[in-house]
Amino acid sequence: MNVRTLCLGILTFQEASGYEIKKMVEDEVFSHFIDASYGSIYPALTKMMNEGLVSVRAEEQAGKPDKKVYSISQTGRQELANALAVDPAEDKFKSEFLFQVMMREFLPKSHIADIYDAQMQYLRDELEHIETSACNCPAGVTNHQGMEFVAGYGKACLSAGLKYLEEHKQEIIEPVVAKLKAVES
Amino acid sequence: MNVRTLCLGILTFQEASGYEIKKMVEDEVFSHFIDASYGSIYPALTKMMNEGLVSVRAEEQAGKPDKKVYSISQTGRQELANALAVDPAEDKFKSEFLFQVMMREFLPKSHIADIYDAQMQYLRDELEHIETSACNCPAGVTNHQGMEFVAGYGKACLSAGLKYLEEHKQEIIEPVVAKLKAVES
DNA sequence: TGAGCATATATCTTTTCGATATATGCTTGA
DNA sequence: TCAAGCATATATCGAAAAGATATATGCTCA
Repeated sequence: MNVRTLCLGILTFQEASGYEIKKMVEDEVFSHFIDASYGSIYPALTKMMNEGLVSVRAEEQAGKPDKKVYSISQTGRQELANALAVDPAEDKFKSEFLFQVMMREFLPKSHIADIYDAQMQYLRDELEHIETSACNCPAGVTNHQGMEFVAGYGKACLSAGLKYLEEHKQEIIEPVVAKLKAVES
Repeated sequence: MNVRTLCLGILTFQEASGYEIKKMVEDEVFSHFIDASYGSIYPALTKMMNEGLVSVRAEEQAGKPDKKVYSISQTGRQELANALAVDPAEDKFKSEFLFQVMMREFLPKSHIADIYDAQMQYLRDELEHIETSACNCPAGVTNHQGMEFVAGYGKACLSAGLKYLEEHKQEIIEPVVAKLKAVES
């Protein structure tokens, strides 16, 4: 699935600017399972405009530069349906944290303890983010079953990861702490 | 973290060809939290060769083309240590399956039921893969604490995801099944 | 016996990332 | 008070990476 399809999908919930789409994949529901940069979003929107999949409306704003608000067209909806009618690609999970844990013999002393704590905090923050952002969704959309489902899925995985880190902290951190103490004394 | 660092890290476990490195990030321990394509691995190895971070040895093979076996050099180990001495980037999780669930109003009829079952099977297969591949690690490496830790982490997250899918199958699939039955009758 | 798969290396095109540029208003602390 | 920094907003450039494809060979199995 490419950024085009992602943008079309988001635009079915509400019209939005490139900036707003980026915020959604960064902070809102989509953030748990999607990623896209400005460098891919803006060109995708421009191209789809020329192809008639979306339309633009310039919204004047006091002071700030004009906001280009994109809306999905009927052709765009058809294109989205076509793009979604395929088997989804396999999930991809990338974690530099886990890579560093694997490579911890090559890490500077005490680094592992630092990143381990930071990772637990990161997971706690993400969990809180899902729970507190009452809606976690594009403005105006409430009680969307799909959104609640993916939010719940994210919560389940994040919780499991956090629990695992809590349970295995000793075995990963202790040897380092012991070594540091030995060096100090 | 880039593919260079990834390759250097893998080469600390054992010397390997580009093909073997790809297999490791595809099938073995690394597959749970890392990804890289031939299009990034081969150029990275060639470049690091010219920079003296790795060395190559051509291994003749009956019939098959020569295998280029790469080994990490002392300079390479230093470079790896430097690259690892930074805070790891945030975890990234991409799931087209979850995106399709969010967009399921636009999916062809019955598609959601198909991909839901396929996703559960995929998670079961991944879990079994972690459990059965006795080692799940580069040849010769056993009882590596870091590897057991990341395998356990993967298991914890995958199990949580599978459990969530099992518990919420009804609410996602039922409406579709009901609609299909209504159409048939 | 021939189709397809596994091994093995490599490259090309397209996509995407990450950093940066530009412009402006608002907030906040020295 | 006023400058620094942050949030909003759009856009592009170069580098990195993905994904597809090319090439060559041997093995397996229907």
